[in-house]
Amino acid sequence: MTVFERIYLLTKQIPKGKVLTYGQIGKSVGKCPARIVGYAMSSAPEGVPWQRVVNRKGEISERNSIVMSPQQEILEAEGIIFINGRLSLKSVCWCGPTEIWLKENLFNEIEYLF
DNA sequence: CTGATGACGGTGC
DNA sequence: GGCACCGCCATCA
Repeated sequence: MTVFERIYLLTKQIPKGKVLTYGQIGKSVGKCPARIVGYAMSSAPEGVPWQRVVNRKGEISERNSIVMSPQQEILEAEGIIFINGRLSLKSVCWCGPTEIWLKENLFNEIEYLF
C-alpha cells in the first residue's frame, strides 16, 4: 500500500460537514509532509472526498489549473460556513476517527488543533 | 536510475 | 494577522 493509498483511506473517513488539514493527515499517516498530501489530492480517485481537505488557514488551496473547482460550494452545501473565503477550523475541524480504527489501520492520532 | 512536478506548514520578523 | 523563507518527499515518465 502506497502512501497515497493511506492518505486516501484516511480522507475517506472524514464525515460530511467536517474537514481536516493537509498537515493533520500527513502526521497521522506518519512522517508525511503536507505537500505530499496535497499532491495526493491532486490525483485523488473517485470516491475520495478531497473537498474536505483544506490548508492550515482554513482556505481552499488553489491548483494551478485554470478552472476553479467547486470545492467551496460543495462544502457550503454540507453546512460549512465560509467568511471571506475562509472557514473556521475551530468549529469544523474533525477530531478524527475512533482510536480503534486508527490503531487497526496503523495511523497516528489526529493532531488536535486549537 | 534521473529528474520534473507539485491542493503545504512552521517559524520569525 | 501578513509575509518571506526554507524544508528535501512520493510519483511518474
